Amino acid sequence: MARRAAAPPAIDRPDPDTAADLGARVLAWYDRDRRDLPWRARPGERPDPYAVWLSEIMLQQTTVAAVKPYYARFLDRWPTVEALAAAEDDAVMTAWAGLGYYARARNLLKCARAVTDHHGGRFPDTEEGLRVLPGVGAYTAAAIASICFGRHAVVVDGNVERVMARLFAVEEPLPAAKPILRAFADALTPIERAGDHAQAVMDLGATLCTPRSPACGLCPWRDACRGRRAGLAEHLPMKTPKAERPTRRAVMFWVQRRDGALLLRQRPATGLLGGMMELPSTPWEAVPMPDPARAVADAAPLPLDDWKALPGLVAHTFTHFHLELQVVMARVGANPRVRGIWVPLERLDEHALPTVMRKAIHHALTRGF
DNA sequence: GAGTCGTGGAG
DNA sequence: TCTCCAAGACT
Repeated sequence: MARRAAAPPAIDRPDPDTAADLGARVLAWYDRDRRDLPWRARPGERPDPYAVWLSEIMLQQTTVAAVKPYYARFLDRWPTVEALAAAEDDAVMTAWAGLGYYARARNLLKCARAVTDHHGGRFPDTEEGLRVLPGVGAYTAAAIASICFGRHAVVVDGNVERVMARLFAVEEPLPAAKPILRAFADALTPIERAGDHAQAVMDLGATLCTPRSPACGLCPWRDACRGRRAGLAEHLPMKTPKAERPTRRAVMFWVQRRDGALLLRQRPATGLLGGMMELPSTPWEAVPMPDPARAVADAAPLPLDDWKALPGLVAHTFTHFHLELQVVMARVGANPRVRGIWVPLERLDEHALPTVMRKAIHHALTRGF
């Protein structure tokens, strides 16, 4: 059975001359104003696929400013994909701690090992070959293929979607507008220098065509921009409203051994904060606990009845819910039998503690003594 | 298609 | 304080 590409959406496609002119203008702007980023090769130099891949994974839904220090530490510690493939899981999770979206770190290791074990340590040089690697989706595959290997690939990220929505005044809200925005991006992508073109449009979105208060006066596309002409630019792209975030609550257990060590556990490998370390807690529930004392007794790592509640709560917001934690503490004997690991307070940095756990620890250290 | 999955900064 | 959002992937 012949496989057919999905029919391109009916759009008011720019004619070839217009598309070529727009492409030339944004490339000229990029050649003049390109940002100097650690993972970006200098003009004329071949980018290192490992460095570009690492940066692209870190940059998923994450700001450049947040990525920079992590990127530098990773590249310094694991300079090649083979070095990363040989790393311990815990070492990578610890190094990633604080950056968020921890499935990326798990997939990062899987991908490094796949490239090392099955591709001789070289990244595939096609979009299709890259696409099947763990953690590499449509955007990342297109970005690496075009930037590192000069392939003609259509790179669509949030910046590109915003810029296309404005340039062509697409009023259809996201995510329904995605096929239309992709079609416009496709129409503008040149055969040559597709990677530079993609980085140019993304830079444009990151520096001028920003979500709020776009700097239209400085934009190389200001004259052609239909959204600007219609006075709509700042309001595009439209988005379908998202559900509001519920608040989940839990009681978290600070258990300190006689020698001062703190009880930590590793979370399940998948799901929220998968594979990261945590303080034990009751389940995080959005509905009030019907019987708090019972819930605490059921979830407590040790059968104690003299938990001391700390004043105040720890608040943290995840992508789709708020979390409020009541911390209770207890001191136990020299060698209690408990599932988990005992970590001296001065060695907490050696463990993969996500930010919410660091907040809870900080709360206990400042309010608990 | 719609949920899940973190965090910190900006306004 | 609160909402939005950032070079998305996966189920």
